Amino acid sequence: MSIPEPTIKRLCKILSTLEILEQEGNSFTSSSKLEQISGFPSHTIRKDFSFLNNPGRTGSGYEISALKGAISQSLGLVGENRACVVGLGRLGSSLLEYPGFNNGNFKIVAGFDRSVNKIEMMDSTVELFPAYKLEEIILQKKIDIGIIAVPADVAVAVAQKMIDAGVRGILNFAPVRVVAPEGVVVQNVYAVDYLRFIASMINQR
Amino acid sequence: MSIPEPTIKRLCKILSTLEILEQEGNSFTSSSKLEQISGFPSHTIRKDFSFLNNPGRTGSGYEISALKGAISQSLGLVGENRACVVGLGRLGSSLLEYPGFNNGNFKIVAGFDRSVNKIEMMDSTVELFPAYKLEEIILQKKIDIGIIAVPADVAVAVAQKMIDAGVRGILNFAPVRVVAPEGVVVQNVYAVDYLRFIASMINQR
DNA sequence: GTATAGTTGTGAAATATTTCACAGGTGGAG
DNA sequence: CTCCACCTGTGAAATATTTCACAACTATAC
Repeated sequence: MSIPEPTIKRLCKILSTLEILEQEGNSFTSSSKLEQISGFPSHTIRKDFSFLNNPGRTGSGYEISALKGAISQSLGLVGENRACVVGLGRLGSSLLEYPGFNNGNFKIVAGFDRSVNKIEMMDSTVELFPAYKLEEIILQKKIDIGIIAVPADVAVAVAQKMIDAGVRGILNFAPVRVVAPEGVVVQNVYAVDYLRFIASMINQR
Repeated sequence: MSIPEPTIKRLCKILSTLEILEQEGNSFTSSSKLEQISGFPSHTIRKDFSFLNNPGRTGSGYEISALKGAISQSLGLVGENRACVVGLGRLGSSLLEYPGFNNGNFKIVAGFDRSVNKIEMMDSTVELFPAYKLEEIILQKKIDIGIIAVPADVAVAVAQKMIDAGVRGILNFAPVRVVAPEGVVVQNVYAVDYLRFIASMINQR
Protein backbone atom coordinates (compact mmCIF):
# COMPACT_ATOMS: atom_id res chain seq x y z
CA MET A 1 0.00 0.00 0.00
CA SER A 2 1.58 3.23 -1.07
CA ILE A 3 1.74 6.20 1.29
CA PRO A 4 -0.44 9.19 0.34
CA GLU A 5 1.47 12.29 -0.64
CA PRO A 6 0.09 14.52 2.13
CA THR A 7 1.20 11.90 4.61
CA ILE A 8 4.69 11.84 3.12
CA LYS A 9 5.00 15.60 3.47
CA ARG A 10 3.84 15.50 7.06
CA LEU A 11 6.20 12.66 7.89
CA CYS A 12 9.12 14.65 6.49
CA LYS A 13 8.25 17.55 8.77
CA ILE A 14 7.66 15.32 11.76
CA LEU A 15 11.05 13.75 11.20
CA SER A 16 12.69 17.16 11.60
CA THR A 17 10.59 17.76 14.68
CA LEU A 18 11.75 14.48 16.18
CA GLU A 19 15.35 15.46 15.61
CA ILE A 20 14.78 18.65 17.53
CA LEU A 21 13.04 16.81 20.36
CA GLU A 22 15.90 14.36 20.54
CA GLN A 23 18.49 17.12 20.66
CA GLU A 24 16.60 18.61 23.56
CA GLY A 25 17.13 15.39 25.44
CA ASN A 26 13.76 13.67 25.05
CA SER A 27 13.59 10.01 24.24
CA PHE A 28 9.81 9.48 24.23
CA THR A 29 6.95 11.42 22.73
CA SER A 30 3.28 11.05 21.89
CA SER A 31 0.88 12.05 19.17
CA SER A 32 -0.56 14.79 21.34
CA LYS A 33 2.85 16.29 22.07
CA LEU A 34 3.64 16.17 18.38
CA GLU A 35 0.37 17.94 17.72
CA GLN A 36 1.46 20.82 19.94
CA ILE A 37 4.80 21.15 18.24
CA SER A 38 3.94 20.45 14.63
CA GLY A 39 0.42 21.77 14.46
CA PHE A 40 -0.95 18.63 12.80
CA PRO A 41 -3.92 17.08 14.64
CA SER A 42 -3.00 14.08 16.76
CA HIS A 43 -5.44 11.75 15.01
CA THR A 44 -3.95 12.67 11.66
CA ILE A 45 -0.50 11.97 13.02
CA ARG A 46 -1.59 8.58 14.33
CA LYS A 47 -3.22 7.77 11.02
CA ASP A 48 -0.02 8.76 9.25
CA PHE A 49 1.96 6.47 11.53
CA SER A 50 -0.37 3.63 10.65
CA PHE A 51 1.47 3.44 7.32
CA LEU A 52 4.63 2.64 9.26
CA ASN A 53 5.38 -0.65 10.97
CA ASN A 54 3.65 -0.30 14.33
CA PRO A 55 6.20 2.03 15.79
CA GLY A 56 4.38 3.01 18.97
CA ARG A 57 3.32 1.34 22.14
CA THR A 58 -0.31 1.54 23.15
CA GLY A 59 -0.52 3.51 26.34
CA SER A 60 2.96 4.87 26.52
CA GLY A 61 3.67 6.62 23.23
CA TYR A 62 6.56 6.49 20.82
CA GLU A 63 10.22 5.96 21.39
CA ILE A 64 11.77 8.72 19.36
CA SER A 65 14.73 6.88 17.93
CA ALA A 66 12.59 3.92 16.87
CA LEU A 67 10.03 6.24 15.35
CA LYS A 68 12.68 8.09 13.39
CA GLY A 69 13.92 4.80 12.07
CA ALA A 70 10.45 3.65 11.07
CA ILE A 71 9.72 6.88 9.23
CA SER A 72 13.08 6.94 7.47
CA GLN A 73 12.68 3.38 6.40
CA SER A 74 9.14 3.78 5.10
CA LEU A 75 10.12 6.84 3.14
CA GLY A 76 13.12 5.13 1.66
CA LEU A 77 15.46 7.57 3.36
CA VAL A 78 18.28 5.17 3.72
CA GLY A 79 21.86 5.21 2.63
CA GLU A 80 23.42 8.43 1.53
CA ASN A 81 21.74 10.67 -0.99
CA ARG A 82 24.35 12.66 -2.85
CA ALA A 83 23.55 16.23 -3.80
CA CYS A 84 25.24 19.26 -5.33
CA VAL A 85 24.64 22.98 -5.14
CA VAL A 86 24.83 25.09 -8.28
CA GLY A 87 25.30 28.82 -7.83
CA LEU A 88 27.41 29.98 -4.93
CA GLY A 89 25.94 33.38 -4.23
CA ARG A 90 24.60 34.22 -0.80
CA LEU A 91 21.90 31.58 -0.85
CA GLY A 92 23.99 28.86 -2.47
CA SER A 93 26.96 29.34 -0.20
CA SER A 94 24.75 29.17 2.88
CA LEU A 95 23.23 25.92 1.62
CA LEU A 96 26.70 24.43 1.12
CA GLU A 97 27.32 24.51 4.81
CA TYR A 98 23.81 23.84 6.03
CA PRO A 99 24.35 21.56 9.01
CA GLY A 100 20.94 19.87 8.80
CA PHE A 101 21.74 17.99 5.61
CA ASN A 102 24.03 15.55 7.30
CA ASN A 103 21.41 14.19 9.69
CA GLY A 104 18.92 13.65 6.95
CA ASN A 105 20.89 11.15 4.90
CA PHE A 106 22.08 13.82 2.53
CA LYS A 107 25.54 14.83 1.61
CA ILE A 108 26.56 17.79 -0.46
CA VAL A 109 29.43 16.45 -2.51
CA ALA A 110 30.02 19.33 -4.90
CA GLY A 111 29.45 23.04 -5.43
CA PHE A 112 29.48 24.83 -8.78
CA ASP A 113 29.76 28.41 -9.88
CA ARG A 114 30.18 30.23 -13.15
CA SER A 115 32.97 32.33 -11.71
CA VAL A 116 36.26 30.48 -11.54
CA ASN A 117 37.57 33.29 -9.43
CA LYS A 118 34.90 32.80 -6.78
CA ILE A 119 35.63 29.10 -6.60
CA GLU A 120 39.28 29.72 -6.00
CA MET A 121 38.67 32.32 -3.35
CA MET A 122 35.98 30.47 -1.43
CA ASP A 123 36.90 28.45 1.58
CA SER A 124 34.70 25.41 1.86
CA THR A 125 34.81 21.85 3.06
CA VAL A 126 32.89 20.89 -0.08
CA GLU A 127 34.76 20.39 -3.33
CA LEU A 128 34.09 23.25 -5.74
CA PHE A 129 34.07 23.22 -9.53
CA PRO A 130 33.53 25.63 -12.43
CA ALA A 131 30.04 25.44 -13.88
CA TYR A 132 31.08 23.92 -17.20
CA LYS A 133 32.06 20.74 -15.41
CA LEU A 134 28.54 20.21 -14.06
CA GLU A 135 27.57 17.23 -16.18
CA GLU A 136 30.95 15.57 -15.90
CA ILE A 137 31.00 15.74 -12.12
CA ILE A 138 27.35 14.67 -11.69
CA LEU A 139 28.17 11.52 -13.60
CA GLN A 140 31.49 10.95 -11.93
CA LYS A 141 30.25 11.46 -8.38
CA LYS A 142 26.92 9.75 -9.00
CA ILE A 143 24.92 12.73 -7.79
CA ASP A 144 21.16 12.06 -7.44
CA ILE A 145 19.86 15.45 -6.44
CA GLY A 146 20.67 18.91 -7.78
CA ILE A 147 20.05 22.08 -5.83
CA ILE A 148 19.65 25.21 -7.95
CA ALA A 149 20.61 28.55 -6.43
CA VAL A 150 21.47 30.53 -9.54
CA PRO A 151 19.80 33.69 -10.90
CA ALA A 152 16.50 33.23 -12.71
CA ASP A 153 17.83 33.68 -16.21
CA VAL A 154 20.10 30.65 -16.13
CA ALA A 155 18.07 28.35 -13.87
CA VAL A 156 16.26 26.51 -16.64
CA ALA A 157 19.49 25.83 -18.50
CA VAL A 158 21.11 24.51 -15.33
CA ALA A 159 18.12 22.27 -14.69
CA GLN A 160 18.33 20.87 -18.20
CA LYS A 161 21.99 20.04 -17.77
CA MET A 162 21.24 18.32 -14.50
CA ILE A 163 18.48 16.28 -16.11
CA ASP A 164 20.70 15.37 -19.05
CA ALA A 165 23.37 14.20 -16.66
CA GLY A 166 20.84 11.99 -14.91
CA VAL A 167 19.85 13.53 -11.60
CA ARG A 168 16.60 12.14 -10.26
CA GLY A 169 15.52 15.11 -8.17
CA ILE A 170 15.85 18.89 -8.30
CA LEU A 171 15.35 21.42 -5.55
CA ASN A 172 15.02 24.80 -7.21
CA PHE A 173 15.38 28.07 -5.32
CA ALA A 174 15.47 30.29 -8.39
CA PRO A 175 12.35 32.31 -9.09
CA VAL A 176 11.48 30.31 -12.19
CA ARG A 177 9.33 27.26 -12.47
CA VAL A 178 11.47 24.29 -13.41
CA VAL A 179 9.54 21.50 -15.05
CA ALA A 180 11.03 18.08 -15.61
CA PRO A 181 10.16 14.93 -17.49
CA GLU A 182 8.49 11.98 -15.83
CA GLY A 183 10.89 10.32 -13.44
CA VAL A 184 12.58 13.47 -12.20
CA VAL A 185 11.07 14.95 -9.05
CA VAL A 186 11.12 18.73 -8.81
CA GLN A 187 10.38 20.99 -5.89
CA ASN A 188 10.29 24.69 -6.61
CA VAL A 189 10.82 26.78 -3.51
CA TYR A 190 9.90 30.35 -4.31
CA ALA A 191 9.62 32.70 -1.36
CA VAL A 192 6.96 34.86 -2.97
CA ASP A 193 4.63 31.87 -3.25
CA TYR A 194 4.79 31.36 0.50
CA LEU A 195 4.26 35.03 1.21
CA ARG A 196 1.25 35.04 -1.06
CA PHE A 197 -0.16 32.00 0.65
CA ILE A 198 0.30 33.65 4.03
CA ALA A 199 -1.25 36.89 2.84
CA SER A 200 -4.23 35.14 1.32
CA MET A 201 -4.85 33.20 4.52
CA ILE A 202 -4.60 36.40 6.52
CA ASN A 203 -6.82 38.47 4.27
CA GLN A 204 -9.39 35.94 3.30
CA ARG A 205 -10.46 34.06 6.36
CA MET B 1 -17.86 29.67 -0.99
CA SER B 2 -14.36 29.50 0.40
CA ILE B 3 -11.48 28.38 -1.77
CA PRO B 4 -9.92 25.01 -0.88
CA GLU B 5 -6.39 25.21 0.43
CA PRO B 6 -4.80 23.09 -2.33
CA THR B 7 -6.39 25.44 -4.83
CA ILE B 8 -4.97 28.47 -3.03
CA LYS B 9 -1.48 27.01 -3.16
CA ARG B 10 -1.77 26.25 -6.84
CA LEU B 11 -3.13 29.70 -7.59
CA CYS B 12 -0.15 31.26 -5.82
CA LYS B 13 2.22 29.29 -8.02
CA ILE B 14 0.23 29.97 -11.14
CA LEU B 15 0.37 33.66 -10.37
CA SER B 16 4.16 33.54 -10.44
CA THR B 17 4.00 31.58 -13.66
CA LEU B 18 1.78 34.23 -15.22
CA GLU B 19 4.25 36.92 -14.28
CA ILE B 20 6.98 35.03 -16.06
CA LEU B 21 4.81 34.53 -19.14
CA GLU B 22 3.96 38.22 -19.19
CA GLN B 23 7.60 39.22 -18.89
CA GLU B 24 8.31 37.01 -21.89
CA GLY B 25 5.90 39.10 -23.89
CA ASN B 26 2.79 36.90 -23.89
CA SER B 27 -0.60 38.42 -23.30
CA PHE B 28 -2.80 35.32 -23.65
CA THR B 29 -2.53 31.81 -22.34
CA SER B 30 -4.64 28.70 -21.85
CA SER B 31 -5.09 25.95 -19.31
CA SER B 32 -3.16 23.53 -21.48
CA LYS B 33 -0.20 25.89 -21.81
CA LEU B 34 -0.27 26.41 -18.08
CA GLU B 35 -0.26 22.66 -17.64
CA GLN B 36 2.98 22.41 -19.60
CA ILE B 37 4.66 25.11 -17.56
CA SER B 38 3.32 24.45 -14.10
CA GLY B 39 2.84 20.71 -14.19
CA PHE B 40 -0.70 20.88 -12.83
CA PRO B 41 -3.27 19.09 -15.01
CA SER B 42 -5.31 21.43 -17.19
CA HIS B 43 -8.64 20.27 -15.79
CA THR B 44 -7.44 20.96 -12.28
CA ILE B 45 -6.36 24.41 -13.35
CA ARG B 46 -9.74 25.10 -14.92
CA LYS B 47 -11.50 23.84 -11.83
CA ASP B 48 -9.31 26.10 -9.73
CA PHE B 49 -10.20 29.04 -11.93
CA SER B 50 -13.87 28.26 -11.41
CA PHE B 51 -13.48 29.79 -7.94
CA LEU B 52 -12.56 33.06 -9.63
CA ASN B 53 -14.97 35.37 -11.40
CA ASN B 54 -15.16 33.86 -14.87
CA PRO B 55 -11.80 35.13 -15.98
CA GLY B 56 -11.48 33.26 -19.27
CA ARG B 57 -13.17 33.29 -22.59
CA THR B 58 -14.59 30.06 -23.94
CA GLY B 59 -12.69 29.12 -27.03
CA SER B 60 -9.83 31.54 -26.79
CA GLY B 61 -8.24 31.20 -23.37
CA TYR B 62 -7.25 33.66 -20.71
CA GLU B 63 -5.97 37.17 -20.98
CA ILE B 64 -3.00 37.12 -18.66
CA SER B 65 -3.40 40.51 -17.05
CA ALA B 66 -7.11 39.95 -16.36
CA LEU B 67 -6.36 36.50 -14.98
CA LYS B 68 -3.67 37.87 -12.69
CA GLY B 69 -6.14 40.42 -11.43
CA ALA B 70 -8.84 37.86 -10.82
CA ILE B 71 -6.49 35.58 -8.89
CA SER B 72 -5.04 38.41 -6.82
CA GLN B 73 -8.48 39.66 -5.97
CA SER B 74 -9.87 36.28 -5.00
CA LEU B 75 -6.88 35.58 -2.79
CA GLY B 76 -7.15 38.96 -1.14
CA LEU B 77 -3.75 39.98 -2.49
CA VAL B 78 -4.56 43.63 -2.75
CA GLY B 79 -2.95 46.71 -1.33
CA GLU B 80 0.53 46.53 0.03
CA ASN B 81 1.51 43.86 2.53
CA ARG B 82 4.31 45.13 4.68
CA ALA B 83 7.01 42.72 5.76
CA CYS B 84 10.32 42.72 7.58
CA VAL B 85 13.36 40.46 7.53
CA VAL B 86 15.04 39.49 10.77
CA GLY B 87 18.58 38.19 10.55
CA LEU B 88 20.83 39.65 7.89
CA GLY B 89 23.21 36.81 7.26
CA ARG B 90 23.63 35.40 3.79
CA LEU B 91 20.05 34.25 3.47
CA GLY B 92 18.47 37.28 5.10
CA SER B 93 20.46 39.80 3.13
CA SER B 94 19.56 38.09 -0.13
CA LEU B 95 15.88 38.20 0.83
CA LEU B 96 16.12 41.92 1.56
CA GLU B 97 16.80 42.64 -2.06
CA TYR B 98 14.70 39.92 -3.61
CA PRO B 99 13.18 41.62 -6.63
CA GLY B 100 10.10 39.41 -6.81
CA PHE B 101 8.53 40.79 -3.65
CA ASN B 102 7.58 44.05 -5.24
CA ASN B 103 5.38 42.53 -7.93
CA GLY B 104 3.52 40.42 -5.47
CA ASN B 105 2.02 43.20 -3.39
CA PHE B 106 4.74 42.87 -0.79
CA LYS B 107 7.16 45.43 0.47
CA ILE B 108 10.07 44.83 2.76
CA VAL B 109 10.02 47.89 4.98
CA ALA B 110 12.64 46.94 7.58
CA GLY B 111 15.61 44.68 8.23
CA PHE B 112 16.91 43.69 11.65
CA ASP B 113 20.10 42.21 12.94
CA ARG B 114 21.63 41.56 16.32
CA SER B 115 24.90 43.11 15.22
CA VAL B 116 24.80 46.90 15.24
CA ASN B 117 28.06 46.86 13.39
CA LYS B 118 26.63 44.86 10.51
CA ILE B 119 23.71 47.23 10.20
CA GLU B 120 25.97 50.20 9.94
CA MET B 121 28.23 48.60 7.39
CA MET B 122 25.51 47.17 5.18
CA ASP B 123 24.42 49.08 2.15
CA SER B 124 20.73 48.59 1.53
CA THR B 125 17.73 50.39 0.16
CA VAL B 126 15.74 48.99 3.07
CA GLU B 127 15.89 50.70 6.44
CA LEU B 128 17.90 48.65 8.93
CA PHE B 129 17.54 48.45 12.71
CA PRO B 130 19.17 46.70 15.65
CA ALA B 131 17.27 43.64 16.81
CA TYR B 132 16.14 45.09 20.11
CA LYS B 133 13.92 47.52 18.24
CA LEU B 134 11.95 44.73 16.59
CA GLU B 135 8.68 45.14 18.45
CA GLU B 136 8.80 48.93 18.38
CA ILE B 137 9.30 49.08 14.62
CA ILE B 138 6.71 46.39 13.85
CA LEU B 139 4.14 48.48 15.67
CA GLN B 140 5.31 51.77 14.24
CA LYS B 141 5.50 50.62 10.64
CA LYS B 142 2.39 48.45 10.88
CA ILE B 143 4.20 45.34 9.67
CA ASP B 144 1.92 42.36 8.96
CA ILE B 145 4.39 39.68 8.02
CA GLY B 146 7.70 38.72 9.60
CA ILE B 147 10.38 36.79 7.77
CA ILE B 148 12.78 34.87 10.01
CA ALA B 149 16.30 34.23 8.74
CA VAL B 150 18.19 33.90 12.01
CA PRO B 151 20.08 30.88 13.38
CA ALA B 152 18.00 28.08 14.88
CA ASP B 153 18.71 28.87 18.50
CA VAL B 154 17.09 32.30 18.46
CA ALA B 155 14.32 31.69 15.92
CA VAL B 156 11.62 30.81 18.44
CA ALA B 157 12.35 33.89 20.53
CA VAL B 158 12.21 36.10 17.44
CA ALA B 159 8.90 34.53 16.43
CA GLN B 160 7.46 35.19 19.87
CA LYS B 161 8.46 38.83 19.72
CA MET B 162 6.86 39.15 16.31
CA ILE B 163 3.67 37.57 17.57
CA ASP B 164 3.62 39.81 20.64
CA ALA B 165 4.04 42.83 18.43
CA GLY B 166 1.07 41.75 16.35
CA VAL B 167 2.26 40.31 13.06
CA ARG B 168 -0.35 38.16 11.37
CA GLY B 169 1.95 35.93 9.36
CA ILE B 170 5.41 34.45 9.71
CA LEU B 171 7.65 32.96 7.06
CA ASN B 172 10.34 31.00 8.85
CA PHE B 173 13.55 29.89 7.17
CA ALA B 174 15.28 28.77 10.35
CA PRO B 175 15.56 25.02 10.88
CA VAL B 176 13.12 25.05 13.79
CA ARG B 177 9.41 24.56 13.71
CA VAL B 178 7.70 27.79 14.69
CA VAL B 179 4.19 27.31 15.99
CA ALA B 180 1.83 30.19 16.51
CA PRO B 181 -1.51 30.79 18.14
CA GLU B 182 -4.75 30.78 16.19
CA GLY B 183 -4.89 33.82 13.97
CA VAL B 184 -1.22 33.88 13.02
CA VAL B 185 -0.34 32.03 9.84
CA VAL B 186 3.04 30.32 9.80
CA GLN B 187 4.95 28.76 6.95
CA ASN B 188 8.11 26.91 7.85
CA VAL B 189 10.47 26.55 4.91
CA TYR B 190 13.11 24.02 5.82
CA ALA B 191 15.32 22.84 2.99
CA VAL B 192 15.84 19.39 4.47
CA ASP B 193 12.10 18.72 4.39
CA TYR B 194 12.05 19.28 0.65
CA LEU B 195 15.11 17.15 0.09
CA ARG B 196 13.52 14.38 2.09
CA PHE B 197 10.35 14.63 0.10
CA ILE B 198 12.32 14.44 -3.13
CA ALA B 199 14.36 11.49 -1.90
CA SER B 200 11.30 9.60 -0.75
CA MET B 201 9.57 10.12 -4.08
CA ILE B 202 12.69 8.95 -5.87
CA ASN B 203 13.31 5.92 -3.72
CA GLN B 204 9.80 4.77 -3.07
CA ARG B 205 7.94 4.82 -6.33
C1' DG C 1 -20.48 29.53 -44.96
C1' DT C 2 -18.42 25.36 -43.19
C1' DA C 3 -15.29 22.64 -41.18
C1' DT C 4 -11.72 22.19 -37.86
C1' DA C 5 -8.97 22.52 -34.02
C1' DG C 6 -8.72 24.56 -30.05
C1' DT C 7 -10.81 26.47 -25.88
C1' DT C 8 -13.67 27.29 -21.20
C1' DG C 9 -16.76 26.13 -17.37
C1' DT C 10 -18.98 22.91 -14.56
C1' DG C 11 -22.13 19.38 -12.73
C1' DA C 12 -21.57 14.61 -11.54
C1' DA C 13 -18.71 10.59 -10.52
C1' DA C 14 -14.71 8.76 -8.74
C1' DT C 15 -10.96 9.07 -5.44
C1' DA C 16 -8.39 10.53 -1.77
C1' DT C 17 -7.95 12.28 2.67
C1' DT C 18 -9.33 13.53 7.14
C1' DT C 19 -11.99 12.94 11.09
C1' DC C 20 -14.35 10.26 14.41
C1' DA C 21 -15.08 6.90 17.87
C1' DC C 22 -13.71 3.43 20.50
C1' DA C 23 -11.61 -1.08 21.83
C1' DG C 24 -7.75 -2.13 24.11
C1' DG C 25 -3.19 -1.32 26.30
C1' DT C 26 0.04 1.02 29.94
C1' DG C 27 1.93 2.96 34.02
C1' DG C 28 1.66 5.22 38.23
C1' DA C 29 -0.74 6.44 42.60
C1' DG C 30 -3.11 5.07 46.55
C1' DC D 1 -5.53 -4.70 43.32
C1' DT D 2 -8.18 -0.76 41.58
C1' DC D 3 -8.68 3.48 39.66
C1' DC D 4 -7.49 7.02 36.63
C1' DA D 5 -5.35 9.50 33.21
C1' DC D 6 -3.21 8.87 29.22
C1' DC D 7 -1.92 6.46 25.26
C1' DT D 8 -2.16 3.78 20.33
C1' DG D 9 -4.16 1.76 16.19
C1' DT D 10 -7.73 1.45 13.02
C1' DG D 11 -12.21 0.46 10.58
C1' DA D 12 -15.95 3.18 9.25
C1' DA D 13 -18.10 7.61 8.27
C1' DA D 14 -17.74 12.11 6.75
C1' DT D 15 -15.42 15.46 3.85
C1' DA D 16 -12.62 17.26 0.51
C1' DT D 17 -10.47 17.10 -3.77
C1' DT D 18 -9.62 15.56 -8.29
C1' DT D 19 -10.97 13.74 -12.49
C1' DC D 20 -14.09 13.11 -16.15
C1' DA D 21 -17.07 14.23 -19.86
C1' DC D 22 -19.30 17.24 -22.55
C1' DA D 23 -22.12 21.29 -23.94
C1' DA D 24 -21.08 25.59 -25.60
C1' DC D 25 -18.08 29.01 -27.50
C1' DT D 26 -14.18 31.22 -30.66
C1' DA D 27 -10.85 31.96 -34.19
C1' DT D 28 -8.87 30.59 -38.33
C1' DA D 29 -8.49 28.68 -42.86
C1' DC D 30 -10.42 27.77 -47.13
